[in-house]
Amino acid sequence: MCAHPGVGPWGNTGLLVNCVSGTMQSRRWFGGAGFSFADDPVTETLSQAIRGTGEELDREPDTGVLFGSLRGSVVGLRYYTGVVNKGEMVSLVRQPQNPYDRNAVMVANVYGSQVGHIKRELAALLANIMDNNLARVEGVVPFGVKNQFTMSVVLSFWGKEENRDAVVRQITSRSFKLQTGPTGTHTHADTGTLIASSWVISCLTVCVCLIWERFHVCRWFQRSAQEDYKIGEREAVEVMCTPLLPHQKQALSWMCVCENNVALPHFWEVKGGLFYNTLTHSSVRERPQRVRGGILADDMGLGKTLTTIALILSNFHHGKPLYTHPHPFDECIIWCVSQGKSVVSPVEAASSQSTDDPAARATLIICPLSVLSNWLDQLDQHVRADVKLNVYLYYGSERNRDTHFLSSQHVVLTTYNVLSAEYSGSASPLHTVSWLRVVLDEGHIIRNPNAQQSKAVLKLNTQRRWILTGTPIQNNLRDLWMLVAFLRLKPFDVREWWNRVIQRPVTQGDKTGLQNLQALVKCVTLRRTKTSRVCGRPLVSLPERSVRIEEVELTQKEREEYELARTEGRTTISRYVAEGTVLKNYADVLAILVRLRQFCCHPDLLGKTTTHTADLLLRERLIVKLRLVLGTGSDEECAVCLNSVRLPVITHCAHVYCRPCIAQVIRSEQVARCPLCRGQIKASELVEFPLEEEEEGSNLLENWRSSSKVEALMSSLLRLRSEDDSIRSLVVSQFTRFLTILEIPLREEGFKFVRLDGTMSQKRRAQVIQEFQSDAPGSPLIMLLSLKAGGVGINLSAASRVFLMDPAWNPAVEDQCVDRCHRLGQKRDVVITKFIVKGSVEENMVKIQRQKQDLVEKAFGTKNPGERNTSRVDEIRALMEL
DNA sequence: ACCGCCGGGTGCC
DNA sequence: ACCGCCGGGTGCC
Repeated sequence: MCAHPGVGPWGNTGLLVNCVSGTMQSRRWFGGAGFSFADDPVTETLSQAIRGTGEELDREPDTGVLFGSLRGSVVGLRYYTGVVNKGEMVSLVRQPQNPYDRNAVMVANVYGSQVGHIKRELAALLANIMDNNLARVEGVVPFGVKNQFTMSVVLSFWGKEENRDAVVRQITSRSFKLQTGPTGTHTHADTGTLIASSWVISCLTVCVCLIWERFHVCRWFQRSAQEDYKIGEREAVEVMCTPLLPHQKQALSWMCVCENNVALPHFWEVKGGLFYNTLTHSSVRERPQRVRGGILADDMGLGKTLTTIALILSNFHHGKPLYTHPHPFDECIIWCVSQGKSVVSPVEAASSQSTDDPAARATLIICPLSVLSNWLDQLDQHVRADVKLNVYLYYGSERNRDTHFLSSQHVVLTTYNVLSAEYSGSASPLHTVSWLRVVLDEGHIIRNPNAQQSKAVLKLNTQRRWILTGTPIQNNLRDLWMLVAFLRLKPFDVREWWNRVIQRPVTQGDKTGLQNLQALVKCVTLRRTKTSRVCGRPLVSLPERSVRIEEVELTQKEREEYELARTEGRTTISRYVAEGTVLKNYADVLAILVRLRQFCCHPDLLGKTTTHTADLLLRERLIVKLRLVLGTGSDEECAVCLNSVRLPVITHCAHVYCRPCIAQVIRSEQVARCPLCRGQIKASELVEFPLEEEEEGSNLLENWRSSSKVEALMSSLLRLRSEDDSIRSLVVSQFTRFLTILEIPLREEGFKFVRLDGTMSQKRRAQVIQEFQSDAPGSPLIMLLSLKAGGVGINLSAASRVFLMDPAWNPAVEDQCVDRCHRLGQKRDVVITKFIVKGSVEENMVKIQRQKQDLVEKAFGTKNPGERNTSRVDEIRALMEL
């Protein structure tokens, strides 16, 4: 019987999995830039660190404190088929509806097969702890199965520090002994010290872990990219009218193997008649379902779309190409025979697919709205005109929702929005059709598992799954999970196993964790970069690019104003340094730095509230910060929904979210906390962006004045136009207001220009890009571009000059921006000009940029968190010359 | 289960 | 013997 008052609500399914709790999963934020001057490695890391703690300790008690562990037993083994090996992890699942015992706790192996039950008395204890969310309980089987009746299990308890006492009390009051201290078999105890009780220390520790994780994740992704794939090249079928480049043939061949191959990934071995997974050390009786599909993570511009089209045409059922009838009743079938050697024999392929729905024939392509037209264009352009490929654009209110119609297409194109809209409605046609293949274009869009569109994508019924993305990992490992889950890479599509086998070990710096991750992803990912080589030849050859730095001298008057602001900032920061509160006041420090950087561009950049921020009321200071955040990033992400911030509001702790998103967070909790810093927040204290911006903008233009940097740019542009008026330029700034300021002299000098920034709608962006890329007479020579606008993936190859108006903290962001024109299709050499104000914070930034690689390396050395902390502060001191 | 537990058979040494 | 001890039956929650 259940003698525990306050036992939580039973799940309506009758099962409560201990690692998943409804409330904890429902509100969350993953990755994302949130409030950060996100191009800044310093802030980025710090804000991630802040986010990390909140997240780790709360949303996912995953890396919470280890309270201790105890030995117990699993009984009833003989009734179940689940297999476990020595040292293997098991999950504990509450079974409140069990007719014999309401406290029942089921033990399941990695694949979810039941192994047995926790012995009654122990189950009563666990039920109490799990149902009240006092701790998460993880099981490891130390000796494996010795007989058919019972076996040992080591249970470890993880949770929030504040729950430790309650858990310990529960355990001891039922006369169980909680082992604290090193457990011997596993290194979980380390985590106890990792997340120290002091907020600051844990923040910094997580910070270092994140750098470590990021660095390594990037590294090995690169490495596996360079690897020589033992895959042949496969010719595209004859119906393609565009010849594939060698690396595209290679990708096509790899994709066909992924779809057809019956072999299991190499981390599976056959052992004693069972299938043994070398990553989880677990076995299953039935042959595991192989992932059919994968992640094509090639760099931008290497032709992922083209390769995917080739795949659709070449690999229909049984490894044979898709043949098409020009007319339904035409006897003459255009047979498009693969010219290359087929990787898998049809018989072999057929046997592997025997359980598949043979009627499935359509490929569903899901992409962001902005690239829909690109898919249509490319399908049109690359498929021979006499081939009648049935492509249906499933978009717009008039779309044909008939599932038979959809099933009969070769290709159905739709957007993530349409998909998630249908999913939340009733009887979604897209979820009814049995697809042959689903392709997620820009697949990193689904990295947030809580988003509707991610959930919608998981529920699609398909045989093969593909993810196309140029940026498989955007912020950290967490981003990868959703991709793994979509591919149904067993058993890691279940969060608990991902966390226990991959996420936590890697975050803790465990080498084998990293190797596991590598093995796991390598078997489903193909990634090449522009610098990768095929058979010793570069994938693509690009024109040269060169960078020159142009130093700008401030005028006397500008210098005076700058020095005034600098002195004020130095006073404030040196006070923080003296007090040792630099990191605590980070938002303020950044605000000061941003102001100085803005002065270097133009004195009017910050608007009228430039001085004496200290005297302003809190509300006004927040508005200033909000403006800074939106003005610098210009395409800021909301840490809740991970999309661009809509209806921005700022919390009292100076973090920016969409109003609806943060409002929901506040509503869903009794004591609402800021998702980024865990500070208390209230709906009434959210500060909105005042609508005065427009009027101020015009104010800015009415009393327009120039600045040294404006002059420097204009003279470069004028000189360029007089030398060669066919050369197009990108003028890039982090400050959208600076772009506004630049519009005046450009108009005055009669330059035709367009502007692209984060505030523009997708549709407008596409228009602007098209206009700029067009070679029609009278098309614009210049594009004003905000540094982060548009995200990756836009093609500005019409430009061969880039003017970087202000240095970014992170040179990688600058590179990414330059890559928009230095890419496939660029015919000219690309010249990049960076304007740097002499004797200013910008010069120091450039120095730090140069040291950055070095710094990153150091961060992984033996340095402890404390030292990293001081070096951050040192960096700020260097910037301010303190 | 090469256990623990139960309950019946049994009973000085 | 209203015990102890023995050995067979039995066995998750």
